[in-house]
Amino acid sequence: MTLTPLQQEFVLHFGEMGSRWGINRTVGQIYALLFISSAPLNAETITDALSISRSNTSMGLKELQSWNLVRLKHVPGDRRDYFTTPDDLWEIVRTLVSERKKREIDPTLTKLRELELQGPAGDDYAEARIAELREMIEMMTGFYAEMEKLETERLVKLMTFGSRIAGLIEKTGGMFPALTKRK
Amino acid sequence: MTLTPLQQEFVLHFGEMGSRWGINRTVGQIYALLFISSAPLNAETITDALSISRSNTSMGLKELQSWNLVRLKHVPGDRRDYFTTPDDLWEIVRTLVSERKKREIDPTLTKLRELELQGPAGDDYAEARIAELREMIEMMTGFYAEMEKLETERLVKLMTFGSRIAGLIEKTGGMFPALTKRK
DNA sequence: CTTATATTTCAGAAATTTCTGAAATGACTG
DNA sequence: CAGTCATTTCAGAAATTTCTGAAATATAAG
Repeated sequence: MTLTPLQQEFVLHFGEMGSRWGINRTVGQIYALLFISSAPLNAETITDALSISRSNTSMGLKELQSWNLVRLKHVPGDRRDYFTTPDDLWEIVRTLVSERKKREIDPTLTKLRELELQGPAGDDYAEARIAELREMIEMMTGFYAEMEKLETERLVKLMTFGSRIAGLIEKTGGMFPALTKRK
Repeated sequence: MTLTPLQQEFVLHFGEMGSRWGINRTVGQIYALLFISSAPLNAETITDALSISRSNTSMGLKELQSWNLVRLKHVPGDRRDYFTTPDDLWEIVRTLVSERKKREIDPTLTKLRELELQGPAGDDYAEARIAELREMIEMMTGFYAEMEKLETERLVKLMTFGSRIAGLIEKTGGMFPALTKRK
């Protein structure tokens, strides 16, 4: 398969961004290619579209699968695996956020709790900072858990009218008297 | 300087997480060390606390400065540079998010706009996907820009009572009839 | 201006990550 | 079950990133 110039440039960009996103160039390119392809692609096609080795494609796809970022399809009468990305961009974003949380946040939260369980270490400042950091992460992951429950339509509303958020919070004063009373 | 076991473990953890966060081990360790140290540290102290070379410390600190993650302090009568992290965790999180956005999102948004400006490329699917992706990123960065304006107190409220968000959105129906009418 | 101290730069060494080709494995087909 | 096709594994090669020591630069003090 030969890429159109548009596809080419898109794919190369995602390859370059890959390193900033904690994935390698090839994985970035494979994902980008699947993303802008209207039909599912098999490994062979990807291999020659990107001029990489077949084994590299295999590893890249495995990596993407471990991120839950690609879907496996099958074409009747063809026993090769075909890959796509979900049509719904929101689904992609959700997956991305959730996987990054799993890899980047959760292990640290676990470690912080572990450190706290080890009990007083006679290092008050460090202990306080660790507790504070753990609390912050817990608050943020708690918030994330709530957001995760919202269906797409509501999320879009929230994002689109984000400018009203400050006002909305103000309005909640009546709902949470305990909070707004102090200050 | 010798690290307490608690500091040691904390620092090593952040070193290991470094690679997942797009920074290297040393940079992660330096940051962690500054974070759990009650007083600012100079390069020499960091160097021997972490058993790394002086030049590596220098490069790590430069990297952290480019991320705006450390503050430079000076001790009267001592011309060495001393480094700390902000006391306010929220400030740290804001910086982190803002810098990651700058490095991971903004370049892609620019590239997508560029691709669209190049005009119709006779590849409808790719063009549609690119437009859709650009719109999604614009919506999210727009929302982020709003959040960024909120002062910490309101953000904490928002996060703490995140569970009410769904309800709040529902309540905004009256405010945005155009949106809630269709459905 | 000279010396002492602090920091940065940078070329190459060391470590790590990525990629390839070849071989192994799996799985369907006739 | 022998043959074919698809995919994975993996050891080593290639590329990239990280780290170091030495030299260069910067800055304050005497």
